[in-house]
Amino acid sequence: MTTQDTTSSVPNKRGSSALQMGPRKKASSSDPLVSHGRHFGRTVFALCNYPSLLTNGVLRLEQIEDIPLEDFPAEERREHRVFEQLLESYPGLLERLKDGSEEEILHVGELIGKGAAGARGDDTKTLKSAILDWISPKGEAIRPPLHRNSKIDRGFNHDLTGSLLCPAGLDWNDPQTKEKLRSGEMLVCGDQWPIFLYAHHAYDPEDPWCGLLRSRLLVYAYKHVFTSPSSVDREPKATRSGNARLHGMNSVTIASLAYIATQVRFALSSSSVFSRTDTTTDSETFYHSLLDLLEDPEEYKEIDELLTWWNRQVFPTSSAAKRPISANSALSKIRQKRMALKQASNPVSS
DNA sequence: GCCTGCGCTCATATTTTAAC
DNA sequence: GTTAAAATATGAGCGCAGGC
Repeated sequence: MTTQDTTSSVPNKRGSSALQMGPRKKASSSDPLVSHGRHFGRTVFALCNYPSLLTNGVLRLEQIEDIPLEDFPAEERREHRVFEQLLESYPGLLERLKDGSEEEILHVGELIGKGAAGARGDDTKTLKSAILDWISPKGEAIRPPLHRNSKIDRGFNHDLTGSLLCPAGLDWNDPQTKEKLRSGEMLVCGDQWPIFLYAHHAYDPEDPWCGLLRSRLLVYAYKHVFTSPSSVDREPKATRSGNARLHGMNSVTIASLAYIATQVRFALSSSSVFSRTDTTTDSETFYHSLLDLLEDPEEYKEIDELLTWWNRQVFPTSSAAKRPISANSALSKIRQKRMALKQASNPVSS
């Protein structure tokens, strides 16, 4: 059996995975794994094929008894880190996967994937409308108006959304640049970060970290999804727990920042359908490019500062807002967990 | 204490879109 | 044309606040 590409949507389509055999259990929405999948997708890893992630993860647990994880390709190392975080976040899952059949592993993956996709769909839907309130000039209407239910006028088709999506380093006010972006002559890839990621929408080529991921728009979107829609720009009115409280979340995660940035980028775009593999929106490349930076150990100082800043914005009363979280200590925690998992998967050899 | 309204999450059914 | 994924519409139900 070979590992599957968890980033590809192909194995999931039409149930054509080679591993898919016989009658399958129906994914029940009331299963706790679905609820867990909702939060896991938002905060740990959003864009992947979960059945393949689990299948590959279980296989790799056996392989890393002989081959150190460091010898695997970068993509597989990241995938395995996600797999380990999933095991850590859901007690009893490792045993369930180890003892379960291939069908059971796929079923668990489908439940988690169903939750992650459901949450993503909910967030896409609500942000589509809410984002117009946040980008409107204070006290004024957007001119020409943008529709709440249709995105056809957004993206580079509109001055406001175009100026926010314009890649940092390019000048939206330059008529030639604007025209090239509008006509599609200049294609924007996922790793060309838009200016809305930066505080006050200002990019400093001499200091690329300056203001990165600290824009008001991102904070609004983050609060909308994680604390509550009413907590965005006024005193919270919520009488029901928001997503963060529901899932015991009291600090910002790296992946949740990348997730929100991806959602905002999609909400500003003219694309009507969120698709990981869509080459026009290129959401998957964008999401991964942010994760690449935020998981880079060499950038831990800036990342520490960024996470502390975010915790103050979103969870001002939590201890995480007062005490910086060390990215390095997070990495060492992952390594410690990996050792523990290795021992658990092979108790005889330990 | 009970009732009601509100803001919210989540589930389900249906429709739309896109890949094959 | 078939199928799966995503978007959308709708409603159930939770939990808190405020009025009685």
